[in-house]
Amino acid sequence: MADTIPETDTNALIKRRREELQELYNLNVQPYAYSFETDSNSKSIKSDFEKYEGKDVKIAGRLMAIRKMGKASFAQIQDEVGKIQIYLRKDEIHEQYTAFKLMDIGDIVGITGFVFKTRTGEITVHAKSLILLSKSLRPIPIAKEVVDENGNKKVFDQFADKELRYRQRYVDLIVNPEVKEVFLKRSKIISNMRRYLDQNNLVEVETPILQPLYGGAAARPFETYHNTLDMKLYLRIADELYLKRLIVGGFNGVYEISKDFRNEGMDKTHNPEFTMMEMYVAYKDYIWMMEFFENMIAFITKEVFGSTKFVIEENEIDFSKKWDRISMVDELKKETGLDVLTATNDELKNGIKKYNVSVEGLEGKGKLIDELFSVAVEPKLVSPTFVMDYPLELSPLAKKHRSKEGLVERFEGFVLGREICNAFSELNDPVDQLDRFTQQARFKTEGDEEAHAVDKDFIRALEYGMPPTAGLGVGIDRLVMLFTNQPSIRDVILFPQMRKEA
RNA sequence: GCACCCUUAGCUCAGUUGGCAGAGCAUCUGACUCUUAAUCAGCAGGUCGCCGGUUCGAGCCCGGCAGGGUGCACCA
Repeated sequence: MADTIPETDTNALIKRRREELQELYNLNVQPYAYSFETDSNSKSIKSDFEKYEGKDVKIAGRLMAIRKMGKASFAQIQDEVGKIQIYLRKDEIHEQYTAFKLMDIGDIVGITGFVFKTRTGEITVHAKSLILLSKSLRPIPIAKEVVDENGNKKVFDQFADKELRYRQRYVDLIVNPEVKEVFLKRSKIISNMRRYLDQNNLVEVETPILQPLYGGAAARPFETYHNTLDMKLYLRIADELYLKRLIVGGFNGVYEISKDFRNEGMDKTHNPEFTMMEMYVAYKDYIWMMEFFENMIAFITKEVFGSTKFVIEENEIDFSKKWDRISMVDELKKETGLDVLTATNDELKNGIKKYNVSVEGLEGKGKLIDELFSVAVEPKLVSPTFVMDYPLELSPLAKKHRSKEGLVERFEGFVLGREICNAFSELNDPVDQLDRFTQQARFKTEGDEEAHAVDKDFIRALEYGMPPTAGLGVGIDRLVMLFTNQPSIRDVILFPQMRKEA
């Protein structure tokens, strides 16, 4: 135990708390307890007050407000599920009251006491004992709130500095309860997705994050190095090529939920590491996958939110309905008058320019079509919509369309103009796949840094024979943003990437 | 990567034409045994992000740097 406490910080508030810590030691109070058994929490006491009234409870939490009135005090503690008021009297808890006077907002305490209602009607725990479980040496930002007669909460001086909130998420979580709500929702979305996939007999697997060759998407990778193997390794940009190897190996359905890494720009929809769900199912095609995805989203929304209906940015969205299905090429013709399959690159560029968007740096017909689509059509896809059948050169891992020349069997799901999934009938023809890789390799030598490399082992796997397969990828962070109505990916990632602190 | 905006007490924010650095909450001292943005009385709290320049004098004007935010570009 510390006899004297070394000073490490000059902040007056912290200095004061260190002095209090010393005073607590002097009073023989152990300021960092080993355990404390609770038997209830703030939420259940409030929701089942009739059951709890007059009964003893053991609760623990962080002191969030202290109102001292001489020889009696009210305080508020926050546990994992909410806040509750406690009432303390010096003539009942004696020397513990002396110790209490050395406690601060932010300290973690354990209380034993009985439940009652104050004169003004607030459910409160009348403490018979209050012990310190952890002394807080650093002051938390104090936000005060008042609830008006309509039950609306008004918060004063809310901890608002975005930088501090992201860097010190632990503080953000303590003082901004709605932040914790978002991450609880995120957790439920993922666990229910997993449950749905498991129920449909898909096997959860884990594939390498460290890869000698990256692939499965168009993106620039992070590079790292293995000392013993003396080789460069890449952090994966997608799970796709390994998961399809497992379909070759005889799994009928596999999925993986984990991080991918892309060494690219950051903004409100991009974090360098992000969570993907990818799944592959043998003997199915993209038509089957559309229905599977619809059902999965309906299941998740119902389980997590209790409803398939959402109001997001004033738009009503119902995930119980079948999604609209539109053809990319038909929709572009309807919207721009261009038949993109026969149009020249200049015609496509002119089409894009009509939307006041620069065509600088756009090379290749596929990228031009993609850009035209994203400016002309995507913003209009408010209600859930599958966009079907993409140009072949954009999709080197998707199977050629069974009837439409120049297209592949691929769909992307859009809600509120945002892409939330990407799927195709997987290319299982090794000869065609090698051709596509070879074409990508040519793009790469022509300067497209994001083009695929030739993955010879993947070709070898396909040569052994892969059944017809449907594949799907879902960006989990963006899905959570949509369902929780958060404007930035940083608000759905607990510890978003930041520059090093100054 | 480019453009614009922001950075003042632990937190939330004012700060006039360039002239002694301000408030509320939190902290501290005192009073108070049903308070709840507790109240009342008092005290204290600052490298104005950092470095340089202009000026008799800079939180304020100029330049650079750092961190953050927003938009664009790139992407999922």
